[in-house]
Amino acid sequence: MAEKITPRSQDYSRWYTDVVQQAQLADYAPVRGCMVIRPYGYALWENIRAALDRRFKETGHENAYFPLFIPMSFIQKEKEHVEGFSPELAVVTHGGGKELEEPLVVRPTSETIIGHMYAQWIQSYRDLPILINQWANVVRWELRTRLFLRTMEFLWQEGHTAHATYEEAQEETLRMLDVYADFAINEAAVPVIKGRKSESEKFAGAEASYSIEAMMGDKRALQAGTSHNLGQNFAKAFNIRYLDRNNELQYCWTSSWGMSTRMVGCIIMVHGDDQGLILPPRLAPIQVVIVPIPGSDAERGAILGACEAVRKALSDNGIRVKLDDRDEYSPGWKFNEWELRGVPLRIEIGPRDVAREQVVVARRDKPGREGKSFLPMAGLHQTVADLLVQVQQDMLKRAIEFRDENTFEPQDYESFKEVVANGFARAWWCGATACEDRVKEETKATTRNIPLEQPGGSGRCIVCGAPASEIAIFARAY
RNA sequence: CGGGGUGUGGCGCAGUCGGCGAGCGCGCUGCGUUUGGGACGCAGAGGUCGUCGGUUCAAGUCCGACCACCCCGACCA
Repeated sequence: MAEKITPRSQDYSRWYTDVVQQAQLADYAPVRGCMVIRPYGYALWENIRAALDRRFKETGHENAYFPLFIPMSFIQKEKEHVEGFSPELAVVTHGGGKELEEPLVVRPTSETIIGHMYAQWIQSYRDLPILINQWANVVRWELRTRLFLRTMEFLWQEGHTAHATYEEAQEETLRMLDVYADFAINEAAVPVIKGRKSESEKFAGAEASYSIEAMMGDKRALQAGTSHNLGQNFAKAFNIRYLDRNNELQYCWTSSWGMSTRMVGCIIMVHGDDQGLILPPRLAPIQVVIVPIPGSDAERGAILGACEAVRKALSDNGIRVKLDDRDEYSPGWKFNEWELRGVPLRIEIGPRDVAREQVVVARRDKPGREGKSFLPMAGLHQTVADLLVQVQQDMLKRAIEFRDENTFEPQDYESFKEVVANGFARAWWCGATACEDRVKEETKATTRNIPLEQPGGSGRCIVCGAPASEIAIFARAY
């Protein structure tokens, strides 16, 4: 460790890989495309998970667990689903030394097996809605992988719900999109755009897909969460039916929604700088690190005593705090280490501070003198708690500013091509796949989504000039 | 799967025209001095040079095949 991180301006993807590894979030596994999530990265994921799980419970969902293996025939029951996922399936053909009667797919997502179970659990309108979430790992045989952003195996949650009407399913789909947006903005300090996916970008088997899209530090887009209205597609494929009040058999309307460990990559790329990670206080595994400045032998005892007292005061008040009392590293070394690992606040306590009953506090999000302040020891837990809230707010504010500065509204196709190479382009779009294809061909950008919030009125498609009733976000994406 | 690149102690690398004790920096272990922005000294430990085959008196070095990983594309959360 303690190697230099490649500057973002020099090579953004090297910077990303350097940060992930040096901050000890994750490491490469012996199997291509797979990663080991290390304790620090996993702690971050656990905090993400807790914040999401709380929201799922608040909106009436329950957790359950479905099997890793799915019969091959299940995947083939929904036409678009097969086409979408076949190329990236891992398939088990042998077990116990024998070839299996029917190959088992390692789940790439669980609509099929959950649909199968729902068909058995639902008979009456009284059984609806079913609102289940599962925390699981899934496998997709990706050709090109990146730590957290795209690995062959990843961790996520997938919600699967069944409803009596289209309206309820649509309401659920949008409710969960709101949950994701709320999480991203208020926990991860990541501003996102909620919108509908285009026909070509939607989930395999969905009636309509929605996403939240965020802008990374290199101005490319990242889909941070998705929510799908599956219509009756899976209900028909898996025979999920219920008797309504009139004793008539009806197909259910289902939804699914997911957010993955990709969110970790999102947080890294939205907030990080050339020193390394900058973690939002609400999700940071360690919110405050205390670094003692030893001083003379005579002073050492008092300094460590003060450090421990501060640690306890913060900890007792629910702040995630670590006292770094390792004496084999110098304070300067520790400063760099904890900056690399993105700890939002650092408290330094040295001989002068003990004498003055104060501490030095340094903000990770404001490097250098600007982020340093002297705070009195008295009532420190409250000032620190307030400061953490402030850091969280400022990080969101900065991310919003960055995104807005790099979001453009080009008026013609030539300027569109220019801006979309280096930012988000908001532009009228006629909805034709041909126009999307042309944009992709010529700029590598794709439609990210069609924002739910529209300016109103109408315009002309930025590509073909045909009448358009909606604007779309175009960007190069991860 | 196409293009590019790299495989030498844990990590990053050097190793010339093939030439004979396989090196450097970081890290690691021990002892001592240090500590307000990545400390220093001394003494140590650690290597089938990715794998297989070939050429040669002699291969980390040349040739061939294979494997693995990284980066860039097409596919995707």
